[in-house]
Amino acid sequence: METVYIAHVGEHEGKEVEIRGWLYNKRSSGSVVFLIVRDGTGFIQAVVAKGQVPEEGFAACDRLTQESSLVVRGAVRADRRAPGGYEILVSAVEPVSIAEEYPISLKEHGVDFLMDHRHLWLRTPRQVAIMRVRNEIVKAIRDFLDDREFVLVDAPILTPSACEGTTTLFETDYFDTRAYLTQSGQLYMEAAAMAFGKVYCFGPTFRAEKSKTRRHLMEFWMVEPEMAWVDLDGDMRLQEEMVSYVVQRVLEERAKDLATIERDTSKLEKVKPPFPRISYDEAVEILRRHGVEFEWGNDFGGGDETILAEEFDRPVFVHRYPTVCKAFYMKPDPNRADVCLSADLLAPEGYGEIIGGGQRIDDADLLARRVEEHRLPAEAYRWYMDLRRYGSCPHSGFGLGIERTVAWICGLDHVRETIPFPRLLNRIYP
RNA sequence: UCCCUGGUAGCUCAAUGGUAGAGCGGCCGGCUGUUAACCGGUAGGUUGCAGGUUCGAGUCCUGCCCGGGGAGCCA
Repeated sequence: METVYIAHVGEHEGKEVEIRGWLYNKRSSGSVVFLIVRDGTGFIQAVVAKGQVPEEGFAACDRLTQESSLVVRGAVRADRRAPGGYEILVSAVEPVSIAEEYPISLKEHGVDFLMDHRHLWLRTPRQVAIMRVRNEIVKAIRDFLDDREFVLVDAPILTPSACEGTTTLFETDYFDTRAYLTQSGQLYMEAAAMAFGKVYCFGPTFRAEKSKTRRHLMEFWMVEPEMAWVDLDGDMRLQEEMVSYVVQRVLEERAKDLATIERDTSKLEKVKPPFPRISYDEAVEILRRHGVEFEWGNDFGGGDETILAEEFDRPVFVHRYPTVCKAFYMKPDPNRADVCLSADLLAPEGYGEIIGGGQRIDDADLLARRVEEHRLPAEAYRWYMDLRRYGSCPHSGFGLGIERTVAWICGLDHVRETIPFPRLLNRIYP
C-alpha cells in the first residue's frame, strides 16, 4: 500500500492508500465517524463505518482528540460532497499520539491569544495558505533574478556600523566592541556589484523602531538587488518586471491558497508593466488636490501613501524625493540638486511602500561630504568610500520588503500573519 | 513617546450600582452521511492587580500592569 500526501490522493482513485497526519475535526453519527485529517498538503475526510473496520480501530476513533496524530488506511473515492473532491473509506485507523485538550478551537479567537499560540496557530488552514504564498513569492523572486544572471551574495547580519542612521539599531556586544544587527545589506551589495555586476542579497533585517502599526515588524526579510552600470530608469524597469512576475506567478501557482484566504484576485490580475511613474512634486500636488496640507520636503505618511496609490490600478513609482528626506548615499538629480534619483514603489489598496530604491552617489568627493553632513563615523565607512576610489561607476538598486509584499498579495490587514514567527514591539514569544 | 480603546469560565462574548450567564471547547450519554454536524446532561469564576466611594462594585473614581487600533519613523 502506498503512503501518499493528501494533495495527491486524486492520483490514486479507487486504490488503497495510507495517510499520515493530524486530526483537524471529528463528527459522528453513531456508527459512522467522520475524521477530518490534515497533513500539511491538504485536508480530507476519512469515513469510518462500524463493521467495516476492526472493532479496536472503531473504538480508537472515540479516543482521538483534536490535533492527535494518526495514520489512516483506506480506499480513495471521489465524492461530490467532499470539499476536496475525494474522501477515504477507512479500513484501518491507528492513533499515533493522543493530543491533550487543544487550545485553538474551530471558532473565533482574539489576536493576543493566537499570537501567544503562534506555534499552533500555524497549523490552521488560513495560516498554511499564507505561508505557502510566502514561499511562492520567495521562489518567484529568486527565479526571476537568477534567470537574469544575478548572483546571490549573502550580506552579514552582524555589522560594525549603521547603514542609514544610528537610532533604530539593535545593539549587541561583540567581544569588547559594539556590533549591530543589520538594517540593510545594501552597502555590502554595492561592493558585490563592483565584483559581479548584478547581485542581490536575501535575508532578515532588523529595526529597533518602536513602531506599532499593521505594516511594521522588528525583524523582517528583504531582497536587495544592486546593479552596476544601471541608472534610475533601469532600476525602475527591473522593479516593475519583478513585481509583475511575482504577482502573476502566485496567481498561477497558488490559486487554491488565495481562495482559502478569500483574496479578491481581480485587482492582482491588473499588475502588469508598465507601472505609472510620478515625481515627488506631482505626488504633493495630488495630495493637495485631496485637501491634504503637505509641506514640500516631508516624507509621506501611511495615509498619504494610500491616497496616492488609490489614484492608480497598479503599483505606482514615486521618484525624485527631496534629498533631505532620503539616505546619505542617494545621487542628486544632475538637473536639480534639491531632489535625488530615488524611487519608492507604493502598492495598491493601502499597503504602502513595498520598495525603496534609487541610484547611488558614485563621486568620491560628494560621498565624503555626505558622510560628514550626516555625522557618520568616517572610519566605519572607509571601505565603502574605497568603492568610489577604485573604479567607481553609476549603479542602482532597491530593497523589497517581503512581508509587506505578502500582506498585499494575500490581502491581509496586518503583517504579523505574513511571517512564521513575527517579532513585534514587546512580543518575542514564542 | 503620544492619542484612542479594551481586560469577566480554556476560548469568543453577555450582565441598568442589586442572585456572575450563554455559545464553543472538556467530560458523560444518544444518533448510519456529517460539512465550524446535531440532541440531552454535567463540571468549570480571586470579573488583570492595588487602593477608594457606597448599605451594596464586574459596573463609579485613582494608580499600576497587560493587550488591541492609530500617529511619528520606515520596508
